[in-house]
Amino acid sequence: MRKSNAEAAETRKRILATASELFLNNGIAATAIADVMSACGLTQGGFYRHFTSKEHLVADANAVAFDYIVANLDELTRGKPPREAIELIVFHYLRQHQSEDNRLLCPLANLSTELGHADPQVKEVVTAGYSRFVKMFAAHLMRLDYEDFMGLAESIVSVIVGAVSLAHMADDKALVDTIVGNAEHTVKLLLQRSPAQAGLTGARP
Amino acid sequence: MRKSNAEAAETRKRILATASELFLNNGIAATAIADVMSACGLTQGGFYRHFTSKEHLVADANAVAFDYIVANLDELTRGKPPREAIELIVFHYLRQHQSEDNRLLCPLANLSTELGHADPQVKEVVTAGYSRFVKMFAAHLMRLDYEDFMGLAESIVSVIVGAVSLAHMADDKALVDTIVGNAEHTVKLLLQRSPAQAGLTGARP
DNA sequence: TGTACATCAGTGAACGCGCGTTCACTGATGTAC
DNA sequence: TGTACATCAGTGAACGCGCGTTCACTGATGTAC
Repeated sequence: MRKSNAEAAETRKRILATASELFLNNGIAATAIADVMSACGLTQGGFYRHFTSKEHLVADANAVAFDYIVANLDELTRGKPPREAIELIVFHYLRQHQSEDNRLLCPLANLSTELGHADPQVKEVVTAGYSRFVKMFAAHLMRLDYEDFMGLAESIVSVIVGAVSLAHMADDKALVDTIVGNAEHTVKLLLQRSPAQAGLTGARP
Repeated sequence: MRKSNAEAAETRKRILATASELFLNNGIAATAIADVMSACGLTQGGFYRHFTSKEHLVADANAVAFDYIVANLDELTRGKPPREAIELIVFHYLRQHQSEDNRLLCPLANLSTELGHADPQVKEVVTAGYSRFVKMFAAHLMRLDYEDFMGLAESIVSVIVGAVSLAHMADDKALVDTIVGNAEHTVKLLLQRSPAQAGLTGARP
């Protein structure tokens, strides 16, 4: 029953996409290899033809998750003026749990705890993913001539990740809306260029 | 070998404190009942004299964790002027992983993912814990005559929880310092009363 | 206050289940000639 | 281009381990009289 090399490569991609979605939605520990494989229409034994362990799957699936959400946000903002691009990204990031596409979740906000205790290989992927988000914002901020565009970008990422992370713990719909609204307000404040902020910005490390 | 009622109550407290510490530091799924009990100098069989299931332990241990960190922050700021109190809380919250006392960790930042998939009973405890943090900040902000003290308090909690959550994923010491520094800057910005912010504040929901 | 019985905190072993991983096997694909 | 063998994607069962939970048991504590 050997499959062609092309088919095997497709299978690998399918496993990664499925694992990514299940991890993001249900958590890593709660997702068994057998769950992933049967969701792909395969049996669990075949898993080890593609990955050497669950840890490796976790690393690669998270990389895929970052690819997916960043690509989506990039496309969403293509050709848009920078200020609008930033607002669009923030808007959609904060509402990621209301999206129809449940692959559009960010590991930073949805897997933070589990990734905190992961092995170095996985942490590297996560740090790289964080960095991609920061650079995405920084690129737009640079076009708006913000001096401290890296620091600002990092702050924005921190705010939106924190909000989604908190919102995920809340059952209450109203509480979720409040958290999201506050986060949007905070980002607006960060982007404001008052004289006082200019002074503070200059003093930042 | 029956113990007196007083001793049994003490044992229960000891199990809760130990479980709280282990959960916060290693995660809930990674902490087995047997780990908790042996860390208490007991055997696992005795656990069910005090709790009906691990889920109940998780709920009670998280309540204890919130009690502990909130009590600590309250004591830290007792008698201090409100502005200083807020800065002290933010300072210590952001550096919770550098504290000698590793029971001083916040479930919101360290267990977010695992709590996101927990049962309603646990989520209630978490929501109550979030509320306590918000009220702690709101009390100080009210004394400073901020109009929208609840919204501001929620924003501050979101920022510091997000920062600690992100910092926990990073290996890199320098990255952790940057994240913490950014969070402090963002909180300062939130507390700033520029005319523009006054306008925004009035417009908030 | 003392006695007699019931209760129950804690022990240590066992149960049952889920999950990561392994393995022998199948047969289509890849490759060397 | 065709043939012969090696490779290997995928199967399905089994293994082994860890963990939550249960259980019979012990003996000190609680309590009813």
